[in-house]
This record gives sequence, structure tokens and C-alpha cells, in this order.
Amino acid sequence: MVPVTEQAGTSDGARPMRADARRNYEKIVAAAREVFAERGAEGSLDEIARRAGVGPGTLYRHFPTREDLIDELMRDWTSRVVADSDNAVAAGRPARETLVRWFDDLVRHLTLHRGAAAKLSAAMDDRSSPIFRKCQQLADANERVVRHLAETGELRRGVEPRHLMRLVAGVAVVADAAAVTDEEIAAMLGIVIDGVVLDPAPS
Amino acid sequence: MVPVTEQAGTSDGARPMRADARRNYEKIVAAAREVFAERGAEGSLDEIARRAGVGPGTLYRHFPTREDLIDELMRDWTSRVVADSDNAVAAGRPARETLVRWFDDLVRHLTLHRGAAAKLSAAMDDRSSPIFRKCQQLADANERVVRHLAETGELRRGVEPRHLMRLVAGVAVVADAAAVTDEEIAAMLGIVIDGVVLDPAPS
DNA sequence: TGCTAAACGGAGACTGTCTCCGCATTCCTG
DNA sequence: CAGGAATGCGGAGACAGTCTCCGTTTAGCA
Repeated sequence: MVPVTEQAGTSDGARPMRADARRNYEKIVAAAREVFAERGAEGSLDEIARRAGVGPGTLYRHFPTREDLIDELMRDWTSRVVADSDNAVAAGRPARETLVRWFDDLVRHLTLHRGAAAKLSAAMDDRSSPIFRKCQQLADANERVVRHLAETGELRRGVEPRHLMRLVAGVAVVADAAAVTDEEIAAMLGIVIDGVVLDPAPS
Repeated sequence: MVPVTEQAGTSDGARPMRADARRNYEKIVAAAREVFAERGAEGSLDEIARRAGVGPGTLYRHFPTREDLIDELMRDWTSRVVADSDNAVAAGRPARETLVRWFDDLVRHLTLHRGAAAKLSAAMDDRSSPIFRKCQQLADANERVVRHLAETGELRRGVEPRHLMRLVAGVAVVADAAAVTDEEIAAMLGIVIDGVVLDPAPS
């Protein structure tokens, strides 16, 4: 059991943060949430520092790169997606229905902030990226869902989870860059799903 | 018959460019080709001006935005893709094979320069973008291929060409951002194709 | 309370975008 | 071929963003 006092910015094992550092850390995270929500994942970092009421130096000490900051914003978020994948598996619904829900969740989460989907999908193969681990978690969650369906024999042979992950990431990226309606996203995901499930699709 | 002396930068209908202007225009295009090839579609515009041996002002007069420059680099390129689509239709191959070739062409062309795929797919819905017309041409070419296959009855009902266009653009974008092998690209496109063709897929 | 390690923050170096306008070049006309 | 608009040039510099360095401040402990 992890102590409930475990909080953002608390070192994992290292010495606890000084009170002022913790305070600033949290102000920065709050400001980042604001700015990213307004301006997307490419919002100005100095602007975030300004809104947080700290100097740029302070921001960069806590978060050496933009990705580190994004990583922090995605902290709880990722675990929620992972939980969604567990539910998807546990529910025992037919493959098509499971995938519709799961992909929809995935896209919705990937496009939380404008520009985030592109960052995430770029980091998927970049071990040096601070958000690489997050991407791995998402990919693992996806793999769990896909493997589960494969075992029930409802998917075509040879379907690789990572290809589906990338396809869905692709959908998320274009949906994020251009203004694509939810219906269109659903239609695109529908094509992908038709491409991997075995059961006869209508028409 | 269009006069053979018609050249890049020659106005369409307006007064011909002054000799020095034409010279600079071409130096800029050559430099842009270099820089974009080396650094991707986000390469520095001032760097392009420097290599072309002109001032930034000159570059911006000829090409007010980065997209205008990309547009010029894609001049002949787009027509080649359009020709490919005509060939694809004319060959009269089975749907699956036609799509494999066509999507492969599309992805290869979209990822010509790093970052270009993202720009293209963002411009697809942005009427104000200088490259919007290019995107339309690509989309039209795709629509021709898809509609043709639909008419031969080899595709599932309700498949919208623009959804396929976006899906393929998505594949191109993720392939471009991350380092994805040709085999993986083919596999992803294969899933999309399985999602739209009617004939029984192997396994 | 006084000391030390930790953290702060802002000046400023650097890079990239983009504009403005005095100067140079072209090319037309007489 | 000369002269004068018209056209185009180009670089200084405003502006915005990233990121660092280091003198100053502060927290937390003894």
C-alpha cells in the first residue's frame, strides 16, 4: 500500500521537496493545465511560468523539457486509461463492441489537449522521451485488450496490437489537427475494426 | 497548348516577373528543397534565405507563408500523384491490389519531407491554407479510385472516400513522426484495406 | 537564532519569424 | 542610348519563444 500522502513532485525514494519548491511545483502544474487547455500542447512555457508567478528558471528546474511537464499532467490520466482497458477485457462483450468502446476511449484521451496526440505518437518510439513510459503503458493496455480478443478467436490472425495502436494514434492525430466530427472519427475507427474482426460486418 | 516557356513563378495571366525577381525566386526554391530535405518541413526560413543568398524580405515577398513555399515544391509532385490514380483506375486490377498500390503511393508521397504529412493533413480542412487546393487534388484523386472500386461492387457499402483519405493520412503522419518500417506501414494499410474490401481476406 | 543547502528568479544569450523602408535594378519610352 | 518610373532588394530590427547562469533569498535544522 502506497502512503496516501504520496503526491505529485514528491520524490520516489529521494529526500522530500522543500515546502516552497512543492508550492511552486503545484502552481506550475496548475498554470500548465490552464495554458495547455487554452493554447494546446505547444503553448509558451514562459507564459506558464508567468501565470504561475515564478521565474522561467524555476519552471525549467522542475521540468527540464516540455515533455516532462506533459508527463506530469498525464499522471492520473494514464492510469484511468489503463483501468478502462481492464474493464473492457472484464466485461466480456463481443469483439466489435469491445473495440468500439476501447478505441473511442483511446482517441478521446489522446486528443485531450490539442497537439498532445502528435507528441504521444512521436514518443512511442523514442526511448529517450520523458513520456516514453506513458506511451508504453498505453500500448500495454491496448495490447491487453487486443490479445484478449485474439484469444477468444474473434480477430483475424496476424493482427499485431502495435499496428492497431498506431492506427488509432493516427486517427487521433488527424482528428486533432483538422476539425473532424465525432461521427467521422467513429466511421474511421469502424473501418479499422472491420479490418481486424472476423465476424461478418453488416452489408 | 500552354507555352513551354511557362515557368515557376511566372504569373498566371499577370505581367511577367522581372528578370532579377525570377532569378531569386528560383534560388529560393532550390535552397528550400535543400533545407526541407535536410531538416524537414519545419526548417528555418531565414536559413533558406541565407542559402539562397537573398534577404529575408525577398523570401517573404515571394512566399508570404511557409505553406506557399511548400506549395511550390509540390508543384509537379501533385500531378504525378493524380496520374498514379488514373493508372490505378485504368489498370482494372482487383480492389485489394489496387488499394495496396494506391495507398502505398499516397503514403510515400505524403512523407516526402519530414513534417509534410502533418501539414498536408491539417490543411485538408483549412480553406484558407495555401496548400488547400493541393490537398483537394489529392483527395479528388483518392475519391476517383475509391468510387471506381465501389462501382465494381468490391467495397463494402457506406465506405466514404474521405474517411479512407484521412486514415491513410494518419498512417503517413505517424510513420513520419516515429521511425516506422515499410513492413509496418504495409501492415497498417493492410488492416485498413481489409476494413473496406468485400472479398474474403486470407485467414 | 544562525548556518547551510536548496531553491528562486530574472537578465540576457540565442534562434526563429516577419516587417518596414531607403536603396538598387530593371526595363520601358522617347 | 539615356532617363525615369516602377519594381524588387535586403538588412536592420521588433517581437516572441527557449533556455541558462548565477547572485540573492529562503526553508529547515541544530
